[in-house]
Amino acid sequence: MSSSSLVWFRRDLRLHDNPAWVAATQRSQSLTALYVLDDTLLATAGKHRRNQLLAELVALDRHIEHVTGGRLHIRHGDSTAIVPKLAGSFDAVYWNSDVTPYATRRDRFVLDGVRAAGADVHTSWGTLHHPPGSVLTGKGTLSKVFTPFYKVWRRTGVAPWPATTDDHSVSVTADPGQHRELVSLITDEPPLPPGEEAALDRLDCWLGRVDQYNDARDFPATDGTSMLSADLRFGTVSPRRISALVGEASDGRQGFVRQLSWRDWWAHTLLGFPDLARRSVRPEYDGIAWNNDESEFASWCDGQTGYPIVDAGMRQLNETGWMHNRVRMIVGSFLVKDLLIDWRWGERYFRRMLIDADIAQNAGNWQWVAGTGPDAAPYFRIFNPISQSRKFDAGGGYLRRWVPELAALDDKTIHEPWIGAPLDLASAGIVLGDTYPAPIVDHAKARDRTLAAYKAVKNPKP
DNA sequence: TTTTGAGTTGTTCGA
DNA sequence: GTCGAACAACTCAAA
Repeated sequence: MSSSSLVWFRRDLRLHDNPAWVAATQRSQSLTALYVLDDTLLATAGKHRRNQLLAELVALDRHIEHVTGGRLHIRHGDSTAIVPKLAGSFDAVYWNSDVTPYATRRDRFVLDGVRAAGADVHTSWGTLHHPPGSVLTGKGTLSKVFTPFYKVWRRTGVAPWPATTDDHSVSVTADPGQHRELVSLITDEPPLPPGEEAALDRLDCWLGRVDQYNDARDFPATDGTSMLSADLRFGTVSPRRISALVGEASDGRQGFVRQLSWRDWWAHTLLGFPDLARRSVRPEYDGIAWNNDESEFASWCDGQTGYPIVDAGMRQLNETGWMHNRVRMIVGSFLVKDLLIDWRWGERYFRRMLIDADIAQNAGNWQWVAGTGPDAAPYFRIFNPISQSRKFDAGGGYLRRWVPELAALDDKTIHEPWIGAPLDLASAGIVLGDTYPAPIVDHAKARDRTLAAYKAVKNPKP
């Protein structure tokens, strides 16, 4: 029995369903809760995610204080130096593992340092439903196709995590710490109410809508998705708590849990291919002659492409740090297949801007959209931004919300304002190229260009 | 070892 | 307006 333990929080900012926290409370007399604000990670986070993270830490601190009377210790700097240095004062250090190459390297380093300092290390998996590497094909390999993975995932039972720690006899240390510095870094309201209680409220609210998931999920003007992506990113809710409460009693519930398995699938994929964010899983596609036009990329980032559904999505991302899933696919397809810009540019921008940014999910889904990854969309599957807009935002509610300068257009014209008669545009207060951009590419031509570029690397001429 | 069936989310064209 | 085929073969997983 260890008497004093350090629990290092990272992407598991909760006390419920937290294997590292529960293991430490069961085996210790005294606990210290630690978070290390890593400059490398802070520097790559856009404003929304930075504010969300900082607010989550404040909330976790309050929650720990409320439940145990202790505090979250905040340290600012490099984990590989800080954690081993602190470890010398403890018998053991606990944390939940992470699958990204950065975290894997860092944790290996920290583990050596902690052991050298004379403390034990206990790691668990608390951020994924099934730990990466635990769902395998019949031959014991990582599956490269989603559906067989899902079949195994679904029938693989998971040992239940201890739901929470009722054992509050353990003493959790307080800290004079750096909370004031933490609060001073917050520049704006975070996009979502922070903390695990708010996250569990969102989950509870989602349980009232999840039965309609399959019917509602694709329509960005409606409230058809769970809004739990950032909670999964920060670990304010556990994926197993979600699947346990959602269950499989309806098609909507099964469809939603299936999406949770996609999250594990990408983590498995990253485990087998750590370069997921840097190289195409199908190497031939790294030979594509990208157009990579800086000015077109800037228009995409700013939501000024002249395609309303694309601009709506990018503006939602820029203003809130979040984008509806259907629209993520549309803007992703537009960047890669209409602008012929390297998917890595889009991956990097999303990773900076999204509050739910996660290497495995983000890089994996970008490779899916680009058709360069495992089990990806076939390369000739090119979204038509106008048909997608008409199909999934027929009433224009999403467009009017995020591209308000087009709000006065009728439901047909708003998806493609350039077809509007000059008089109609004028009466809606629109001057194309002035109040709203003219389309920066012609979709039909762009489509042909992309088909040719992809074909060229698939069937290279001798 | 060989065979067989399957594979997240689409679009366009022509009958 | 609706429907099916073509898009392009290929890789993977399991029998």
